[in-house]
Amino acid sequence: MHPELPNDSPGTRRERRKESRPGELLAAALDLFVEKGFAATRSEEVAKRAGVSKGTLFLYFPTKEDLFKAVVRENISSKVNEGFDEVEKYPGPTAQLVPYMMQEWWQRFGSTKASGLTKLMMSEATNFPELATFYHAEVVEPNLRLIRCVIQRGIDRGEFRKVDLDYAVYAMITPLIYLVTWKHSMGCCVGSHQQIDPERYLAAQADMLVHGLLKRN
Amino acid sequence: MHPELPNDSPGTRRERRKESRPGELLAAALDLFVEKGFAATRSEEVAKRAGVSKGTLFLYFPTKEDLFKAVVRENISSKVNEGFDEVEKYPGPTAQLVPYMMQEWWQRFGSTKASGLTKLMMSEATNFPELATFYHAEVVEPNLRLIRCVIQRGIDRGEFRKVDLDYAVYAMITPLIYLVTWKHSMGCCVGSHQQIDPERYLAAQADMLVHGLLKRN
DNA sequence: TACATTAATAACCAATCGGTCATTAATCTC
DNA sequence: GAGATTAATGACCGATTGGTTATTAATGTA
Repeated sequence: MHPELPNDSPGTRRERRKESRPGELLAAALDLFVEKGFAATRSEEVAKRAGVSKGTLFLYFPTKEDLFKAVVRENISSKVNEGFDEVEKYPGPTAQLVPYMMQEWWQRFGSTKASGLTKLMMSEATNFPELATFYHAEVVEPNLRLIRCVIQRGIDRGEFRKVDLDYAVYAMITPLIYLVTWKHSMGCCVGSHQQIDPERYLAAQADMLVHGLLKRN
Repeated sequence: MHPELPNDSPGTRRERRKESRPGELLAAALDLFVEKGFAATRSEEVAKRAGVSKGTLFLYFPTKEDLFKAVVRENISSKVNEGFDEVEKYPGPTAQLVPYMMQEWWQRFGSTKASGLTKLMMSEATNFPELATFYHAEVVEPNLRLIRCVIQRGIDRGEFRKVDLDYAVYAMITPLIYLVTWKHSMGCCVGSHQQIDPERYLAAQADMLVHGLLKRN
């Protein structure tokens, strides 16, 4: 592949690229974590996919758990703030904001590789409680606050009934979680005729949800 | 190290109980699979919990996958038929049958240990495609048929609108799956103030669902 | 060119785990 | 009670894996 080898077997060449390594390792780790889960991902394979040796991986991330946390920060933590901005500047009625956010969430997160991390965390939380705690603080909690904001907005503006906030939040989150969970588990191994169309599914769920929230006219 | 000491420490006694072993092993396996998942459960620990040696476990179940399949058959497969019977003999309106079935499902399955198998399968389907295929045929598919029956009943009796059957089925299943998934993952590691009350949650979801299905009057 | 610095490597370690098999002992038959 | 049958055992095997470290080589400096 790369030059310089006058004759030699595969790449005896050593590259020193301190700055780009972390990014490449994180990308490789995201791929494999999403594909196989946390426990089943072998650190050596992460290294290989990033084009380095296992030793190099542990040079940049002291443990596998640290690597995972970095992957989550890189791919999820950043995105929550986008959501808050969006809500703040949205002009229309909350009955439209709700489906809008659900669709937007799908396009920006649910449909991407990164959503595999959500399913991963649901899967392995009990076996890695330290990771679960981290993920809850870093991801779950902020997102719950965001959704709560949206519902609260509807109530404050007199559009929604004074429903139980907690259950409204769960009602909005449920189809989102279901979608990524299914997509990254059984969804992989069923025929195309059983596939869910995410946009249609979310539209239907959002519609039902809003109906349940709006004041009866 | 051992033998021969007539006075010996705990039970050097060997019990020969061919008939009761399988049941005890299945019970131990259910516990551990639910607690740790499929890959993370060590067969030796299953054996120990059942009070036998690892060798004995493999005497009754040739592989770990066979053990898992047996656990699923024992704890889930049987229950689907109950559902069909129930639907068949239910006299009332489908708008009541839907919430009834969801609550009933929770009490008979969701709230029991066995529901951990559902979450396990969502978690490990991609790493054990053979198990996923088995589970889909043995559990998912029959249950989808059951739900479909219920919705169809509502339509046939003129209570429900002629909605898209597939999406109605998903709408009914979504909160059930969400509940067990949450219960066996992040739900384990959050404070009691963040806990969901399953019955209330399901009642709210069922109410919303039925509203979406009923003919507008 | 000589030397220091440090990024990168690969051999290595200790622990784990699914599954096997020769051995042992409980029970049955005669 | 002797021998046959077979349930049960636990030492063992081979493969795997997270993490370590002594060694190597790329680069900067003078």
